[in-house]
Parts: sequence; C-alpha cells; structure tokens
Amino acid sequence: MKRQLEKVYDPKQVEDKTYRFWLEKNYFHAKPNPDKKPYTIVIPPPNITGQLHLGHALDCTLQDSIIRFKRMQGYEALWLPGTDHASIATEAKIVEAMRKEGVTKEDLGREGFLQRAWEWKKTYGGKIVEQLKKMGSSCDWERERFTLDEGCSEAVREVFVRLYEKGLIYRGERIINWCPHCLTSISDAEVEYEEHDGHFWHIRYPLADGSGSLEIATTRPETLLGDTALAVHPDDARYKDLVGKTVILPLVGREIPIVADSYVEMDFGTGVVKITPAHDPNDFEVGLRHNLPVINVMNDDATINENGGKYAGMDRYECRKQIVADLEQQGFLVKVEDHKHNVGSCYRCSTVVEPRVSKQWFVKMEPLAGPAIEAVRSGETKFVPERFSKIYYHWMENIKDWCISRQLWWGHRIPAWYCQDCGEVIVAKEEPHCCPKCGSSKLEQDPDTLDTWFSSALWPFSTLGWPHQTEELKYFYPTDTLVTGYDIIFFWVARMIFSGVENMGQSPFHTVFIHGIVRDAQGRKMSKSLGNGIDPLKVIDEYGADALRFTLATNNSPGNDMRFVEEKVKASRNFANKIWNATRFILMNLSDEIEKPQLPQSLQMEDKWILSKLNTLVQEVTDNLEKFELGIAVQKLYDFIWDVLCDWYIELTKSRIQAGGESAKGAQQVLIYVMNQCLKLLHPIMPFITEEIWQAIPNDCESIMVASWPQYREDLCFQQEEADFEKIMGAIKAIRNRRAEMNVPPSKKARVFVKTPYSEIFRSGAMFIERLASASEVEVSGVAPQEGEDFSDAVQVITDSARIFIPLDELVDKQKELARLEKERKACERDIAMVEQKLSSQGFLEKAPQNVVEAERVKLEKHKERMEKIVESIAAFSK
RNA sequence: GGGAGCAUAGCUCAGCUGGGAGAGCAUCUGCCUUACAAGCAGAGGGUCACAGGUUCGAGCCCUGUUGUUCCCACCA
Repeated sequence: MKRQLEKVYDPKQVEDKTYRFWLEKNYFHAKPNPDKKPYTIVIPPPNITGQLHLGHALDCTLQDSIIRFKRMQGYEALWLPGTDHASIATEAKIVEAMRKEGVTKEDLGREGFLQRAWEWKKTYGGKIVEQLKKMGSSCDWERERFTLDEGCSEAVREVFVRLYEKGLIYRGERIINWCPHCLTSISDAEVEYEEHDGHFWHIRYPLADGSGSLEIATTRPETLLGDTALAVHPDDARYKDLVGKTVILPLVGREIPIVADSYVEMDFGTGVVKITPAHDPNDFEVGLRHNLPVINVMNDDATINENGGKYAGMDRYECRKQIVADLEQQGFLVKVEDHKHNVGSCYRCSTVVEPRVSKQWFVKMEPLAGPAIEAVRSGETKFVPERFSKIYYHWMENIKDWCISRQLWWGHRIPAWYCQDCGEVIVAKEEPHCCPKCGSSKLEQDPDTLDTWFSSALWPFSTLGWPHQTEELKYFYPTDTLVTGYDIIFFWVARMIFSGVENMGQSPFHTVFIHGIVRDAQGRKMSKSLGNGIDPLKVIDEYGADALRFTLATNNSPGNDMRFVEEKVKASRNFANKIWNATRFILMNLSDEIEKPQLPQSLQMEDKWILSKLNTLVQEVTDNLEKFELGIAVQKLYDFIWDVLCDWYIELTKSRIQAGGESAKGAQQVLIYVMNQCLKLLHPIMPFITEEIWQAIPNDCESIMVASWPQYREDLCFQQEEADFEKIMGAIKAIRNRRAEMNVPPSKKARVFVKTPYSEIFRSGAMFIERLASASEVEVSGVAPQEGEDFSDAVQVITDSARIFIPLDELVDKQKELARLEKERKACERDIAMVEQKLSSQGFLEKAPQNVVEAERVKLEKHKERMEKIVESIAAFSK
C-alpha cells in the first residue's frame, strides 16, 4: 500500500489511469436502489458538433463536484450524460462540408442527406464525450443518451401528439423570424437584437383623389412593395378626415386604404405608418384587424419575388438602394435622417432575420406558462442564485407562442400527415396507413422538423425512459439539480420546466444552479471570431484536469461571470503539488505499523488544535457545498491544507518525528487522519489527485470515490486546546517577526527566555518555539530574568500571553528598542481605547448579542495583558 | 422604455444570516530550514465608487447619484 511518490505531481501519469480504474469498478453507474435516496443531475447535452470549451468545462466541474459530493454522502447519485443533435448547427456544418465537395442537400435528397448526417454523428459525435471524460466527469455512461435516439424520438412524438390533441399545438400562418441564410424559420428566442446605425427615409404617399399626400417614415423602404395600407391614430386630429380615403403606393401604383388603428403613436415620426402585413409582426396584427391583404414580397433567400414587379430577383439590400433612388428620382422621397435602431439577427449565423408570414407549427404557450410559473413561485423549483427566478418570471409572463417547425432535415420530423385527397391533417405517433376521413392512402408527411429545443425540453424525463413508466423514471424523477449557464434559461430551462409540469405533473428539478460565462483575461466573451478561445484540453495537458477544475470552481461566485487567467491555473497546479508534497512528507516518515487512518489514544495539544480546526472545516465545507457555495468551500480547503496543515502542523510534527517514540507515532497517525479527511473533502473538486494519494496512504476504502463523507465529530471539538496552542503560535510569529525586522538570518540561533503566566502551556510548546523560531534553547518561567543577566539588553517580544527575551546583544540598539516599545505602547493604547469605547456604550451592551459582547471583553483583556507587559519592558529598559 | 449584475489592495477576485476587511498574482526584504524554489519566513499596499438613511454597530440592509456590463421589449 505504502509507496514513494515522484517529486512533482504529474497529472499525465495519473488521470487516464485513474479514470479507467473508476470505469472498471463501475462506480459511475447508478440504478434504482430502495436502500438509498436518489440524487440526480441530467447533463445539459452538448451539441454533437461541439468542441469542448471552457463553458462546458465549468458546467462539468460544477456538476461533477456536486454529484461526487452527493455520492460520498451516500446518495444513489446519477449523473445522466448525453448529447444534443442540434438540428440547425449540425445541419449547417454538414452542408458546409458538402459545399466544399460541391454537393448540395438537394443532390443527395432527404434520405441521402440524413444518412450522411448520421455518419457524421458517428464520426464526430463521440468526440465531445471523450473530452468530458478528460475532465474527470463521473457520468453514468451506460445511460448515455442522444436527443435523436429512438427513445427520445418516441418521447417527442408522444408530446407532440398529446399537445396537439389538447389544442396546444397548432399550425397556422403567422409572422415568424426567417433566416435567409439557414433557410428556416427560427423562434423568437433565437433572434439576437443589436443596435445598428440606419436611416429614416421619409416618403410621400399621394392621396388617390389628388388632394395632397401623406408622409411616412420607414427604416426599411424595400418593404413598401408589400404595403397594403397606411395607418393613423384614430384620435389624431391631423388625419381624422383622411381615414377611409386611399393613397397611391409610390413606384407600385397600387391603391391602398388609410386605416385608423391605435397601434400608431401620434408623437412618433409623422404619425402615419405604412402597413406591410407580410413583413412586420405589428403590421400583421393591424392587417388582421382591418382585413388587409397580405403580400409577401420576398423569396426564402431574401431576394425580392415576383410580387415585387421590376425589383424581382434583387437582394433585399440591393432593392432598398434601388427603391430609394427611384423614390428620389420620382419625387417621393422627402428626406433622409440618420436613425439608430435594433436589428435582429440569427443566433446561429448572424444573418439579419426577415420577419415574414409563413405557415408553421406553434406551441400555444399561455396555458403552459401558468403552471410553470407556479412551479417556481411555490418553491417546487428554486433558482440559485435566487435573482434568476425574476428573469424566468418575466419571460414566462410575457411569452408568445413558440414556433417549433424548422425547414431542416436533421431533426425530429413533425408527426403530421396530410391527405392528398381530402386535405385532412393527421397527427399521430406512428405513420398512418390511410386517411381516417376519406380512406385515401395518399398521405404525405410534413417535411419539416422540430426545433432542437423541443426535444431537449423533454430531456429530464425522456432520458429516464418516458413515455414508458420505467423504474428509473419512478426513482430518479424529478431530478435534483440542473446546472447551467444563465444564457440558456429561456432556450432550455424554462422549456424543461413547462414540459415537465405538463407531461409529468412535476417540475423536472428542485434546484436550478445557474453559473456565469467564462470570459478571457480581458473580460471579453470567448468567440471564434475573436480567436480568444482557450482550449480546455490544452489546459489539462499542461496543468492537469484537477488544476483546471479547481480554477473554475473557485475565484467566482454563483451566477457571476469569471475571467480565465492562466496564472490562476498555475496557482491551482501549485496547490495540487503542495498536497502531493505534503503526502510525500507523510509517507517518508510513516511507520509500517500504521495501516488504517486511526487516531492515537492520547492527543497532544497541537493534535487537538488541528483536529478541532479540521472539525470546523468539515462542518463548514459540507454546509457550503449543500448551499452550492463551491467557491467558498474550495477557498476554505485551500487555506486549511496550505496554512493549517502544511505550514503549521507538518512543521510541528518534524520535531516530534525526530524525537521518535509514541509521540512520533501519534503525530503520524494524526497526519494520516487529517490527510484522509482533507482528501475526502477535496475529492469532489479534485478527483484525480485525491484518488492517487488516497491509494498511496493508509485508507479505509478501496476508492475515495466511494468513501463516506466526513462527519462533524462532537468528540473532536477542543476549544480550549485551540486557544492554548494559539498562544504558542502567537509567540512563534512574534519572534519571527522581530527577527525579520532586524534581519537576523535563521541560521543565527539565539536563546529565548519566555516569561508567562501560562508556563505550563509554553513548556509543552518549547520544542516548537525552538524549531520554528530559530531558538537555540527555550527557557520558560513565571518570573522575569534576573537583573544583571545578559537579558537586560535583550530584544523583547511581547504578545498577549508572554514577554519574550532574546539576547542578541550585538544587534540591540537600546534607543531603538525603547522607541519601538513606545510605538507598541501607543498602538496598544489605541486598541484598548477602541474596545473600551465600545464596551462603555449602553446601546452596545444592551442590544448586541451576548457572545459579541463577550468577545469584546476577551479582546480587551488580551490588550490589557499585552499593555502590562509592554509597560514592564519599557520600565526595565529605561533603567 | 423595463429589469438585473458589477464597482473592495497595482491586477484578478472572495467576503455565507450586519460585529473594525481577506486570497492569488505582482512588489519589497531575508532564507537552498533534507515534503515542496510550483517552496519557506516576513513586509508594504484599501475613506470597501459617491451622497444620504436605518442601526449600539454598515463592505454587507434602505434611498438616491455616477460609472460599467448584461438581459428583455422593439416606436414603424
């Protein structure tokens, strides 16, 4: 069991090997287990097109840390992995690859294309999974799913049919967002708005009766081709008499009516709006109210269609230019103003979207939103941090119907068939043989596929076997925690919630743990176009997965963005190395008799000190992890391991180990115990190194992964000893401090004389003062050194519990010492005054909690003790 | 137009339910003290953006201001 470790921790020699070990042991697998409580996390399925980026790495670190923590706590912990077919992204990628070969989708046909897509998935889809493994993810790979696999597809059809039958899915002509590059409709959520510098073109529309003209202002003059009315506000006195009259559409010559609609803002522009029902959502509504014709003037690729007359065939921007030129030439253009306005673009390809009327499938959102809002409001599902629930409410409360059909091939085909004879629409889970209405067998399935988010919305239950009532579904649903970035709350989280509530009757998770975005060192978003992305695999290669995980888990707080700075990874790597070397030290001195982590019968003061501190650490770290405060937990672990364990306790054990005997063995036992506990606490964050070390030292379990989580122990709470030992530490620090100030090298040892009322404590700590404060010998006494001894010129160090004399004659400048002591006295006076002021305030005494008042009293006492000693020293020096 | 976050040491950030501010990096000083120089021991450095308020007590709670980032809405 015991073995020597290399001098430096090398993650490369550990990570893959350890991961294989876990897999062989089948530790990641979870199954319904009546003896345990389940704890479930479903992974946000990464796109199969995806390359692991730092966002995934963060997501993954948080999820794995939580699931490992819960597993060790004794839950049947399932982290269910999988990937997303990402219809639009994947299809675009494949089409692009085909384009390079000179092949188009149409060349291959639907079947051929899908075959190619599946091949593509087979080749590249597993890549991201392998990358997740590199992170150390303890996913149950036996349960890996794919949004387009048979089970998920069945769930999709089931939900579609159910919602259709409830009237919550319908097909209709609506204004949708159209991406002229991806050649598909996209949902409102998939449009990104950005402010652009544009123009306001003021155009004159002549009245048909020749009695004048009306001026409108537009940002998109090319849509004029599809105008079917002008609108004014019904209360607008300027235009009241014109309502009902008609105008002649410039360049086109069509006669269109002037309608009154309160949608028009009187104060904005000229108070007259051109109405283009086919290309603007508001205009579409106006059109419905006034029964206006809808004239679509654009093709799929945003070129002008045959309805555009002489402009047909032109690109929309080319057409805009031409129309403006023609308007100007024909005297219709009144003026052009600069105008900033928001332009929507496709979130996948950034092409400016074109709102247009189109026949699509929609989910009726309002009936679904209500219960989904209630699920969060009632606390069934809660957001961490809480503020994200507000964002969720706001979106849900203002939600519009969801356009779910896509003009793509890669995805779940819409389970709707149209009878070619009677026009009947059949929506069914399985392909119907004939039309139930007319019996015709000439049925054609809707060519469209579903929005990729439709299937991911079902992820928390489709992956557990739904619509079948599997054991897994019963046991693991609802899941416990969903971990994801705030950027997909609308796309995904919200839709999972209403889907879960609607189909399962229960919200899919208890907690939504939201994290921020990982940015580059300058705080910019990482993107392909900026080329500032950092490849997590390269980071792992250089520093190790644990260092990367540690970096991502700390240095930030929930919901907030973080900057990724290489120095932080270095610091994390150094920390890993620190633990590694602490272990080397322990092993180097470990007696063969110690086979299990077990505390010795009798504990020394310093043992009790560290055990008591460890006890507190266990309690706090557990508490922080329960509350998803990983960053705080990690910081505490870092401080404890580096400062308490390495800088202090290990140093303390050196003199004991050197001395040998029972005390040495006791120290080794405590070291092993403390290290065991620390490794366990750290394991969720740094799984690899903790496992490697676990295997190298005495342990009580074949793998740390399945070891039990540390418990707070009443019997290891030693407040008195903690305080006692801190007196020794205080003395050591104070001596070091004085020596450093005086530039005394550690090699120059000096006698140390301690005068203290706590001589018992200081006698048992003398060996530590000797070793850690460069003392050649330590003498402890209740009285000051005799007059006439060489101590009279000694350097004096004063703590609240001792006066310490160090004879360093040649270095002592009496005047300087006196001045320094005087300075110390003044500082101490200030401290006393501050506390006294507090303690003399009636309000404080009456209203502050008892323990706070008591703490102030103790503080005052300590200051006073210190003052006493300073005064004594000054008196002695002044003689 | 509505909403949210952030503003703390030179830099990057912590700071859990209010009890005299911390870490890493950087800087300076001294150390190869046989676990670790990816280290050890010390030091310097902060009116916690600004102005009010609540409180015995405010980095933390409330109001307002400024700067900054983001989300939503989409008045053509």
